[in-house]
Amino acid sequence: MSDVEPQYTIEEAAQRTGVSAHTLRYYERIGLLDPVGRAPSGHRRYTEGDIGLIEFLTCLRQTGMPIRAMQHFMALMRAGDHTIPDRIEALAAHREALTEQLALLRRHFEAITNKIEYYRALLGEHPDELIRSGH
Amino acid sequence: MSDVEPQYTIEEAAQRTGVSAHTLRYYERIGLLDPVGRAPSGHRRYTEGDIGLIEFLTCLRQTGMPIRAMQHFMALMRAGDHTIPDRIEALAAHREALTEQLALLRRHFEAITNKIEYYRALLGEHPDELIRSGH
DNA sequence: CTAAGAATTAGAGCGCGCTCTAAGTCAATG
DNA sequence: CATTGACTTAGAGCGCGCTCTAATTCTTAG
Repeated sequence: MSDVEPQYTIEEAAQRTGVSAHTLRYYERIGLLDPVGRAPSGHRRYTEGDIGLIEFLTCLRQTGMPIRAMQHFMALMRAGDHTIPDRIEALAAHREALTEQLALLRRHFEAITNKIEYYRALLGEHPDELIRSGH
Repeated sequence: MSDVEPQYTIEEAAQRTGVSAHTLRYYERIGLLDPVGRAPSGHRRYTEGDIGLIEFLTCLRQTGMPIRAMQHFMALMRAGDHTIPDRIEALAAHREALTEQLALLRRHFEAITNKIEYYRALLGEHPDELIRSGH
C-alpha cells in the first residue's frame, strides 16, 4: 500500500490542536514532545499520531497537571512498556486530584448561584422567570 | 446588648479562610479588600463579615476569576445598591464560564479514564478488579 | 524589665507557562 | 528571478498571582 500518510505543518498542527505554533516548539524544546519529523527543508511535519499525543497532553494541561509532571509522564512513555504500571499510577493519581477539583468547583458553583439568587431576591424578581430586559 | 463581636488577628483570619496572611495584606493593598479594622496598636482585626467576604472572594478566585474582574466586582459593591443588576450580570457571566469549564473537565476526565483502562487492558487486568499490589 | 514572637510597611523577587523577538532560511507565485 | 510569507533558532520578555524580605513596632510570658 502506498504510504501517503497525511502530514501537517506546524501551523496546521496548531489549528488542529488549539495549541499555538510557538507553544508547540516550546514543548519540543523542553523535551515534552519528542523531536517531530522534518521535511527536507527542515520544516516540522506532524503526523496524526503526533496530533493525538498533543491532544492527550492538552487534556492533562487543561486539567491542571504541571508541565513537570507531564515531562515525567513522557519520560515513562519513552522508557518502554515496563513503565505501564507507573503510568497507570500517575494517571490515576491525577484523576483523583481532578475528582476533588470537580467537587470543589461544584460547591463553588452552588455558592455563586446562591449569591445570584440572593441579589435577584433583593430586586424582587423571581429567579426562574427573570427575563433579561435591555438595560 | 454588649457588642463583643468576635474579631480575629490576621493569622486567625488566614487560618479560617485558607488564605495566607501575606495574601490578605496583598488583597487589601490592591484594593480588593477594603481597609479592615485596626486594634489600637495598629494591628488588623477581622470581623465575621470580613471572613465571609474573603470566603466569597476565594470562591471566585478558585473558579478562575481573574483578580482584575474581582476588583471590578468589589468596585460595584462599594458603589451602592443601584449596581445590583450589574453584579448579577457579572456573576451570571462567570457562572456561565464555569459551566463550560466543568463540561470540559468532565470530558477530559473521561479521556483520562479511558487511557487508564487502555493501559490496564495492556496488562491483561480487568479494570474493576484491579488490586494495588505492593509494587 | 527583658526577650520572644507576631504584627506592620513598601517594595523586591519568584515560579509558571507561555509568548514574542530578531535574524535568518526556505517555498510558492507571478 | 524577485517577492511574499511561512518556517527556523536561541533566547529574552511578560502577565499573573502571589510570596518573601528587611527594617521596625507591638504584645505577652516569665
